Amino acid sequence: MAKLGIKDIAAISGVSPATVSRTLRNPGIVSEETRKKVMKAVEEGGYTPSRFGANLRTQKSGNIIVVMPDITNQVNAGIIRAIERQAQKAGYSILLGDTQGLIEREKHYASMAQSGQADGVLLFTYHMPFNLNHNQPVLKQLPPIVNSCESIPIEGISKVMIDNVSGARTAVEHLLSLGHKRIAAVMGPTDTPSTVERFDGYKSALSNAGIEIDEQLIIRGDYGLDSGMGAMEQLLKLRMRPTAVFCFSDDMAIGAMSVLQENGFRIPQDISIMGFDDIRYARLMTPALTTIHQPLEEIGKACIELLLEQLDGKSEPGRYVELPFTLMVRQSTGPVPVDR
Amino acid sequence: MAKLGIKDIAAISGVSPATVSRTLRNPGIVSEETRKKVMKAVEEGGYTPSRFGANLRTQKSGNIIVVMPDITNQVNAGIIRAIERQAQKAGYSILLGDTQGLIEREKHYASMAQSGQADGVLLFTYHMPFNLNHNQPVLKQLPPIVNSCESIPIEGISKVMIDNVSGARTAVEHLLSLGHKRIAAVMGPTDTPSTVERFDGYKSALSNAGIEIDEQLIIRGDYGLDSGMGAMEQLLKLRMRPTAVFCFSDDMAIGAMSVLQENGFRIPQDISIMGFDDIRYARLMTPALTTIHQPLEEIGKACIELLLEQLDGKSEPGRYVELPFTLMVRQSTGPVPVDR
DNA sequence: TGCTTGGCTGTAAACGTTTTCAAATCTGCA
DNA sequence: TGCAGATTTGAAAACGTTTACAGCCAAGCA
Repeated sequence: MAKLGIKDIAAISGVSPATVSRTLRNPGIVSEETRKKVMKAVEEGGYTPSRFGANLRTQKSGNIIVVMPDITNQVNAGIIRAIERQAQKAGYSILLGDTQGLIEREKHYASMAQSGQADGVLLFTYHMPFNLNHNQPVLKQLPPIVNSCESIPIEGISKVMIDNVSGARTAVEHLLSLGHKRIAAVMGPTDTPSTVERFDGYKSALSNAGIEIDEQLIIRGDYGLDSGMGAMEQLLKLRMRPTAVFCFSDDMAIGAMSVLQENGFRIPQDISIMGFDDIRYARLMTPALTTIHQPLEEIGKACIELLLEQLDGKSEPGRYVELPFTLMVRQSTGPVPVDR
Repeated sequence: MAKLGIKDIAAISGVSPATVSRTLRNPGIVSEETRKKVMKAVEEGGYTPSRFGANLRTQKSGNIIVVMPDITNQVNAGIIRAIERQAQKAGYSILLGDTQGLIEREKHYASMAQSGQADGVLLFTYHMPFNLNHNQPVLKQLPPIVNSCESIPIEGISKVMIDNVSGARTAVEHLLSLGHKRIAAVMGPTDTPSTVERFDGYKSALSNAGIEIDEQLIIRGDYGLDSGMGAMEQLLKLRMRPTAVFCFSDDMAIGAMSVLQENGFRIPQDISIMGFDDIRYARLMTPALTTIHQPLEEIGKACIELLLEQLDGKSEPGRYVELPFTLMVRQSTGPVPVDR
């Protein structure tokens, strides 16, 4: 038996295809009697409406594409989980775009959106992968886009962010309040907006405290575990070691802690470690990692809400939502050692 | 200017829509001259073929749906990343189905596949979410399915697995070889095949060593961090504490380690901890976690390969691929304490 | 020259829905 | 009973491709 189409169901239940469609999409407008007939045929035939026809007719895919640099990262994973749940509630599916940092892959996903494979795009990377074709009225042509985590400097797309500058400043101020003066920064990739912003926060906190920046204490990382290890190794070689290290991600902080403990340093008695993100493992480290909490669930929710509003035409693009971070003081930070 | 369709491009370049389609899908069969004309029009018009029409015509969505219990889990995230990369190479997109353990969501994704929203399904959950409609010739109706991680007891679907029984046995044998006799097991959800299998391995290793199973040392967890903490707390209350704890996941092991260290126990001098999975954080714990390595990348690759072969009709369903695990001996396991 | 072959292209059908429009039926009220 | 309006239904068009089939033309060959 071949797969049944709407026409078959129509024939079986003795109505027109239009009525079958109505019964399924908008049961309220068909009579009780017809509805029963149709539903019976639908169930007995095991009919599932093909999405292809519907997509073509309505020009909607029911998909949202999420473009992320790395889904393996706890921050991204946490956000996309929230997104998926909310999207499903609203009847949308999530197309996963893991770019692994490659621009070409970002473009690939952008073109998927443009070919109708998705109705909207959630951008967590820091490039603008869409071809802003010069012949055309630019943004109007694009599907709705919401940008989060890494702020893309383009007018007219909605954003969901935390205040990275304040977040980093808060982190550093926490260390300053413990008496630290030599505070290292382990940064993410320096071409990411988040790193630039967090570095701004770091600098502003130090300058407010009248402390000059020591270039030796600024290390470039890539947000990953290994780069945290490498950074710490580098810092340990310094003649004048830092008394506290502010890592721009928890992963790097965890890497740093591991190197420190490997080398017999006590945290926080010898060196304080501060992270950023508050991934689920942070509180389980020994010592538990002091960090800046990002509200992943809320970020995901806000992203999808902004996008859905645009898809429903209820809202203009270009909106900006800022979510609060929280300083989580745990055991990996402590007073500056007295003997130094 | 409205969005251009294939007919517009055809008109602009003075050929038929068929030729435009051929130029894009199968450039080899059109003449050099036409190809140039068409490509020029395509580029100048910024034309991207709509997927809707193509999908309808070819009855293919170009999507693969991945059904997972929780994408936030490092194991799943690692696998899906590999899947996504391979799928994209083959021209497929990944639809993310994060079920959060809910059967209804699994069914939802199954029905998406049946309505043509995906050409194939990768199942990492442990239910069979498809309605095996009694009226119909069962499996033939379903899209190709590959099952991994949690083995679903259904004939005729392909599988990619590691040998959980041997993996767990290897883990326990490692502990036995260090002289441990009181070895606790912190299990996953007891209705998951992986937990059942690992528990089998645990029992078989102990029984081979002539050690009787102590029910007090068997704790039920859920593979998550918190359940590892809870399990450890429970074990610490015991009058006769275990000298080693085998956790069925790294997350639970990390939770257990945290509780242990919080309470002043030394690992492995007082208690040895063993995990399963080898997530990226395992080697960065202090002490580094001894565990069973799962080849996530290879699992993902194998899944997609099996599925693609079925989609291409090159291979029958029902194949079984087994991938090797590896014992990673690190610092969290050591000889049984002499003083006990 | 006439015929065949092969390369390239065009015509038109088909994929499976949704939705507009109009027609048919029913309801309630005068 | 007659009519306005509401409710329910059907016919048909449209969505944008791909592809089977047929046709055309040039080239090669006898």
